[in-house]
Amino acid sequence: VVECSALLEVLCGKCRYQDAILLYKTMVRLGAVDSVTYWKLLRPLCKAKMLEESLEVMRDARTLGVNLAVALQNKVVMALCRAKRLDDALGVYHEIQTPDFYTYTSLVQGLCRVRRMEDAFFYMNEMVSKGLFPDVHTFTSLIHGLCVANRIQEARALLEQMVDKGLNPTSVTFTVLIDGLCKGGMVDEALALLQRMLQRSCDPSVFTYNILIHGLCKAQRMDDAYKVLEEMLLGKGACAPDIFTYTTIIDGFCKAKRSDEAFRLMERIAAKGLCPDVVTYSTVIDGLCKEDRLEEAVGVFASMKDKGCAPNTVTYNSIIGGLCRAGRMDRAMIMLASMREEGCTPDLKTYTSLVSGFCKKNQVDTACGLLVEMAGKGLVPDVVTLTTLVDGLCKDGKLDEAAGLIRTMSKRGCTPT
RNA sequence: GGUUGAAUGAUGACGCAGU
Repeated sequence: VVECSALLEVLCGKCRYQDAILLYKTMVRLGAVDSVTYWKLLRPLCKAKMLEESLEVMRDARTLGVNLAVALQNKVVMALCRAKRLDDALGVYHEIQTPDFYTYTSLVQGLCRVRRMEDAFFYMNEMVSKGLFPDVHTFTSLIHGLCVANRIQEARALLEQMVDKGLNPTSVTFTVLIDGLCKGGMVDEALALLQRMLQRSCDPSVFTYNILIHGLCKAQRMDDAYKVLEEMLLGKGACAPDIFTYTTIIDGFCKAKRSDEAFRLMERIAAKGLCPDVVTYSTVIDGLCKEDRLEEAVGVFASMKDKGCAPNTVTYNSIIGGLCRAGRMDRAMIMLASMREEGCTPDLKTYTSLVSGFCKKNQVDTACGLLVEMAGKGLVPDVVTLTTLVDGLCKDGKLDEAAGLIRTMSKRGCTPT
């Protein structure tokens, strides 16, 4: 048993899991397994995320009456939680005689990750009732889960609760809540939370700032967003902005129709030793297109290529969208061709822009032709694409065809994404 | 007895509301 178990460890160490399992099965047949055997096999299997195999091996242990240590069972619970297989994880949990801190931590965090908040709280209470206390990470998970479920007030209450219990929220804890507050439209509360972090000398990370700036931009509070950027640069919470920071705020200025300020920031990127990437360029290009500054957009498009930054599907979508809105369908189709040449795959958004553009030029037939082309490429039009076409057909007086299309849509269960 | 937590940027149609 001892030698074979050692061999299992060697095989697993060399990633020869199937061989290890074969050996293990032979050992089972010979009745030569003990708890060490399971350590040597199950731990690597979990690490390799071989969940089915792990579960099966665990079942054997049960049948054979070999007792597994809680620590080992926890490995399986953890691996299942990571794979979001919470029901399986709970199944294993129920087999554990004395679940411990790690068992509960894995379960509660896993349940949060799959948004099963009520279950998460149930097991947290279970944990507490056994005298085991959730740590900062678990609280952070719970706060995050509540935020995603739009239960921001409960998330805030939980922060207070953990502070009351003497736990020290980390930058992650605060960041998660700041994000939740922003997404819930409570940007001022988010700003206040940043202040509280600073007061507690909890250092905001670049994530914290980016999330906050993003929230302020979406709330159309560009001046506040800019202030936060300045705070990063020279305030007491000094933290180097990254390309995400700049792209976010550039997008905000573009959407606020303050593209002059966007350009000024664009120039500051290089001075900071950063380099605009494809997202930054796409952001600016989209902004220019939406301000009907098509030629400038095309200019930026050319210069990004000059600088060795390859446009992607989004970049092309922005340009093609701009051309379509401007009714320049000839140029839009040329862009579509070069998009393909450069290895960018047109997606639903590309086609929707084109369909919309052709419809607006009363070329509904061409638009329908694009749908045929899509089908040939295995692209399934969604509700947006089809609504675009329905709109075009209606405005072209082809009501029967539009009605037919709507029937097809509902038959297909075509729903908004 | 351990790998325990979270998070950030760009692109499509119509409609609604407002003008």
